[in-house]
Amino acid sequence: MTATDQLTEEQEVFLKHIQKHGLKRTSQRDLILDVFLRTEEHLSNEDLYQLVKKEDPTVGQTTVYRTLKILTEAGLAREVRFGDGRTHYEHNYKHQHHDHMICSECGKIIEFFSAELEAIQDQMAAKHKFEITQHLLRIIGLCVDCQRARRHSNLTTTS
Amino acid sequence: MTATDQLTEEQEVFLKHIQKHGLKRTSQRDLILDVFLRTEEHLSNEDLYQLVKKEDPTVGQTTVYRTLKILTEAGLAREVRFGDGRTHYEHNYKHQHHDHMICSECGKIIEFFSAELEAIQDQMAAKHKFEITQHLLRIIGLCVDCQRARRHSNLTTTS
DNA sequence: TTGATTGCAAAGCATTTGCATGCTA
DNA sequence: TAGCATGCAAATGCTTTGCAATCAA
Repeated sequence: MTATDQLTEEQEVFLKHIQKHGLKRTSQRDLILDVFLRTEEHLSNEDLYQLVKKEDPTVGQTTVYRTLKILTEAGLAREVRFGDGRTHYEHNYKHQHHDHMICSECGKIIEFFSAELEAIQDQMAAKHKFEITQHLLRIIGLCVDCQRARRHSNLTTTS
Repeated sequence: MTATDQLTEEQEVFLKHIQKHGLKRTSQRDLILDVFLRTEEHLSNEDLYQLVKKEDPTVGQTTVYRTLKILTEAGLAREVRFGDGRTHYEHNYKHQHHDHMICSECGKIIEFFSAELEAIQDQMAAKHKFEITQHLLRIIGLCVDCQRARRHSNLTTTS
């Protein structure tokens, strides 16, 4: 990729951030951003590292850690913690804020958004004169499929 | 504490859980529960360990870890993660569910509850046919005091 | 008596850091 | 050329596990 290539909006955001903070553009960072943008999932560091390694085996895991931090600071990625002990990252640029329902059985993640929910949070914050920077809502339970599976296994084991 | 002592409700819940699961009552577990119940805070394992150690220096940290897990299973404690890397525990028995606002500056934690918030979450779950087990809402930002402090420092540094 | 419990030390994991080498601007 | 970036290995911090000794039921 040269300077005359057409850059996506995300890449421009990245470059601006790089320049603004006196950082340097490197092939590793370009690649990591590229793979991240191509993957519409909640990637953990390890996940992204594995994907990047396929395209360039010389990239180190530390660099992925460091680059994800930069992407987060640049507003391109958002950290999400699902309670499995590691940090996941999702796209954050021009992506509407949303929350997650996590199935404790199969791990499926359902994204949802509710303007009402956001509004009430703002009200609650105002009530306590609290200035919101960010918020995190995580609903844990069983998805439809796993409810069905559970019902089925109950029927077969109790009959 | 002997079997004829008056037990608090929490202690009864604990004993029932112990018995139901073929576990054993020990002085360490009694002490840890006792200290936990006496402390109305969001204790980390380390916090509780330090408090327990004051009353019985022979208790090991591992036992605190293991006992907090049991208390959680018994419904007496609830795990809360504030994003500082460690797990905190709060009272969960006959305590109304609530959520947290966390000040990123001073670490202060404001507990709050909103029935509307709960209701909307239920609606969203129903919409996706999702069966809620638990949920977690964490609002991060600045508390009044830290907003004030920040305004003040802005005034003094820019004047 | 028997199997659960304890405390210690060691192991696990995700993440961070020190450092010599390499590369961007 | 200056200094940021990289990748490795080592370190960190929280939590879990293996194990021999101990204790409750």
